Amino acid sequence: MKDNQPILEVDRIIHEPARLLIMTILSMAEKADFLFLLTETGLTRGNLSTHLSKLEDTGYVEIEKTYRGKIPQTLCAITPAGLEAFEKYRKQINKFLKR
Amino acid sequence: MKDNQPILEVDRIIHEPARLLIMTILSMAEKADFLFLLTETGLTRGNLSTHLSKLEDTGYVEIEKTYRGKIPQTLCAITPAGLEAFEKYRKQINKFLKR
DNA sequence: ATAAACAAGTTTGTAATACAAACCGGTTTG
DNA sequence: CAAACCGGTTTGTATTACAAACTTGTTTAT
Repeated sequence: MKDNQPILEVDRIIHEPARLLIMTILSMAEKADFLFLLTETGLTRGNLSTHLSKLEDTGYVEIEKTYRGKIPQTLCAITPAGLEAFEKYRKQINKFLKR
Repeated sequence: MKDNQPILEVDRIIHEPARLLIMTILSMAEKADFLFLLTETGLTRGNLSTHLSKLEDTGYVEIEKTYRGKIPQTLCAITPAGLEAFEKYRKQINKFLKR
């Protein structure tokens, strides 16, 4: 018990590897479009789509739909809440894994 | 893609917070019994039991059943494979979260 | 013109889970 | 000897993560 338990309460939204990767990328770029995330993560389109939706539902990512010419484009950006949750997650994990 | 993908391949057996906690404790003690793990992790008996079974099935933990007087006792120890997997996991996550 | 291929995503189906709650075989207590 | 307790295990359920199928629109070929 004691100060072990925090690890049991890590944010599962971020803990999922695919989403951790997405959040990491979005925390560095101000905006990223779907296709960039697609190649950068190596996820399938289906899975990238569902993970982004979940991040959006949670309020960690904001999704803006525009067009690049006639072709649809989905722009993604991390929200302040997302960035905060991401930093908190990193601190928790780092602290736990240090010895 | 590139050197992001390793994070997508983290060992899910260890990545699960409850098991990460169990493995962390077992990596420090040589042996731990069920009740020690129970209080130390704060998990329910049911969940501790199933997580230990999964770790055992994976070959990361060895479980020895004995008696303390007339009362059953379950002793748990990390295996070499388990320790190796645990260290690998830590390295992967640490490396990913740096930067 | 219209069919076939392509682009950019979304939705659906399924199998694998994590957790809680119920259960179980023995032991001690009232 | 019944009830409570110990030390767990098994079962039931709701959530998931992923793959595969689908959708809406655009471009290319015929």
